[in-house]
Amino acid sequence: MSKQAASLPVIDLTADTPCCPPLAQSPVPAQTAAVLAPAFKALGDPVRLQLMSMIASAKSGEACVCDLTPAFDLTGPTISHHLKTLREAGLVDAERRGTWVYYRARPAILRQLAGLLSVEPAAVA
Amino acid sequence: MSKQAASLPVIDLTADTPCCPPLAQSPVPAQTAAVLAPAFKALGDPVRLQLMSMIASAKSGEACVCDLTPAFDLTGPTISHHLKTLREAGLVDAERRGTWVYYRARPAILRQLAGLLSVEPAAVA
DNA sequence: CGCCTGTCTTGACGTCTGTCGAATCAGAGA
DNA sequence: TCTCTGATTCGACAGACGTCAAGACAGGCG
Repeated sequence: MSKQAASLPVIDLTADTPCCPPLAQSPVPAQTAAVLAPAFKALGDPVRLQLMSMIASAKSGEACVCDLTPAFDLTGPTISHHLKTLREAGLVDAERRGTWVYYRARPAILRQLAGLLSVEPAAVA
Repeated sequence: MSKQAASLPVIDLTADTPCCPPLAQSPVPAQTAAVLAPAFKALGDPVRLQLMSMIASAKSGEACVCDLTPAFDLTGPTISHHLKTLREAGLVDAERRGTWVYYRARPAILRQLAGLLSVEPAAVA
């Protein structure tokens, strides 16, 4: 029985402020779940989880496809497909610079997900 | 996926101490990704994300299936299937007490996931 | 200009996932 | 004991997902 209004998601995943309290504090509304679940699903593949980590932990803040692909026993198109999935989930951002394409992480949505999973009340400060 | 390799001696998802540094700090090894990705995948469905939240935020620490099912427009077997998925991912624990079955969250693995996603606020200018 | 390197897109295939209806199992109560 | 309620399991189906091979596109260099 979701009494959520018919209006579309007002949840801004790019915001730096948490969109919602921790998952263990109050039940997430259906609308919020529908918005955040795809992000978790994008991280639900070992390859994408590693890709996300390699991009997010890159010292320069961005990672080249030419550097990501050889780290796996997968073909180029497959890696590209996974990167597209991460991009469509809003987890990373892509930019073509010359021959190579660079991927950069989006810390904001990562913070949203971490905040949702956090067990300790982070809002107390 | 039901055949979790019995050889994951290194990573203990039930431990309270973080198994690994944040995803944005250093690349996660393949083995760690293989162990944690199923947990993210389990949260990658809106219904399961809500179920997980309803269980984790229950005041008594546990939630009865009879209380979870009517919250969705889904049949009992479907809810049961999702709960099984959460259980096999190690996110919740089930216990039958009399007529009803109660589900309880496992904060440890939730902490693992949150720690992996955590981003230092200072990292953003 | 033409070739070469490097990446993305398309199409296809097998497998997994989400959902339901029907059947089965576990306890409680009369 | 028998029956009734509640939860899971089984069988089946449409749809989505992960993977690859082949082709198309963008940019650099001789």
